[in-house]
Amino acid sequence: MTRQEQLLQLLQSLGYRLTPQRLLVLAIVAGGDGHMGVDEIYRQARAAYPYLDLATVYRTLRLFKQVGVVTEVDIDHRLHYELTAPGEKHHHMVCRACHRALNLSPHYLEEFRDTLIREFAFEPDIEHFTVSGYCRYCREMAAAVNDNAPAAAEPVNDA
Amino acid sequence: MTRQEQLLQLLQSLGYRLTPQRLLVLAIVAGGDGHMGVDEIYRQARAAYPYLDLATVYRTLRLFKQVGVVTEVDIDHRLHYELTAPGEKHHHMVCRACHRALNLSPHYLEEFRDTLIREFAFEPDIEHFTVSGYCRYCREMAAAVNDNAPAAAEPVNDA
DNA sequence: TATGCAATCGCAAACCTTTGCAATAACTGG
DNA sequence: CCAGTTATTGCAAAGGTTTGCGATTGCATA
Repeated sequence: MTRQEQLLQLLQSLGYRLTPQRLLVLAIVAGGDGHMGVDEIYRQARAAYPYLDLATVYRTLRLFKQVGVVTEVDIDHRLHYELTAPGEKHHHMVCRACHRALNLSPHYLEEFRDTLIREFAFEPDIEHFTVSGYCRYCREMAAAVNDNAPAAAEPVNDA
Repeated sequence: MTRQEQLLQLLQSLGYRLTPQRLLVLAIVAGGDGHMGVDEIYRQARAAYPYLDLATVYRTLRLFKQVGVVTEVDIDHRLHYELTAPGEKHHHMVCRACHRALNLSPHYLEEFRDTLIREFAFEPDIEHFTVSGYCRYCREMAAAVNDNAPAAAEPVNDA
């Protein structure tokens, strides 16, 4: 039984119906190279089944996330999804500059999580955890630029 | 010189113009009791100056955040703002259930931040950091409910 | 104080995502 | 295999936020 079949069985065992739309979206996310944007999933899905509505794609992905089939990553205020790899869960670090997403092992969050629970009885939702910031390459690039021309404090335009 | 005047001077020194709209929004956020939703800021602002546009409020708050005048908190996918208290910076823990925001001292993040920089050369943007999860009270309430009626794995409806 | 230019504004439209609703279709039991 | 139930769909509209653009206005300079 392939991974996809496993996941479909999981959905069914939870009482969800196996609709063509769900099969399609699952196949696309499973076939994708990593975290895919909703627009790309929609485009690919639509190519195979033109009647599919965007709302259905969103609903399907939300369902998949709820049952743990996919992982949601917020990249620059846009939702992206990747198939959850069993036994290799990871979180993400998203670069504010280049918008690339790097994987982060749960190990690095456990300590932080334990602290919050112990000190505040607050249980952070680290299942879907993303840190934003600046990646190695963008930081190096910024540093290089600053060496030649120190940042001026000039107003920025609207656009 | 009041805190507000200080901040206005800061804006001006950075080359930004002091428009009535900006004075107004600043005054409202400064007068608010904590993190205020954009809608509330807009409502109050509009009462004083009915021509004000919502887009201007958003732009103004984004500017204030950029220069560090306010702190942005995402509460249930809605933006909230509070005046940045100098010397008492803090982050937030937002409860997914009751949507309340609790303060979190930067102290708890420093270790995590140092780790990411050391291990991945990734600089997390902890200036605007929010952890979502479940607070003490909602966890206690959920625990009490589960004692009486263990959760069943039933499909959930759309609504 | 009058002038010029760029920053800012108001407006309308766009963007991404969610939701209400009636029509459709997947599953269950007979 | 058929009918009934109810989850799911497509569509249209709304929600919160951002953006393009022409008109306005703050501020520096003379």
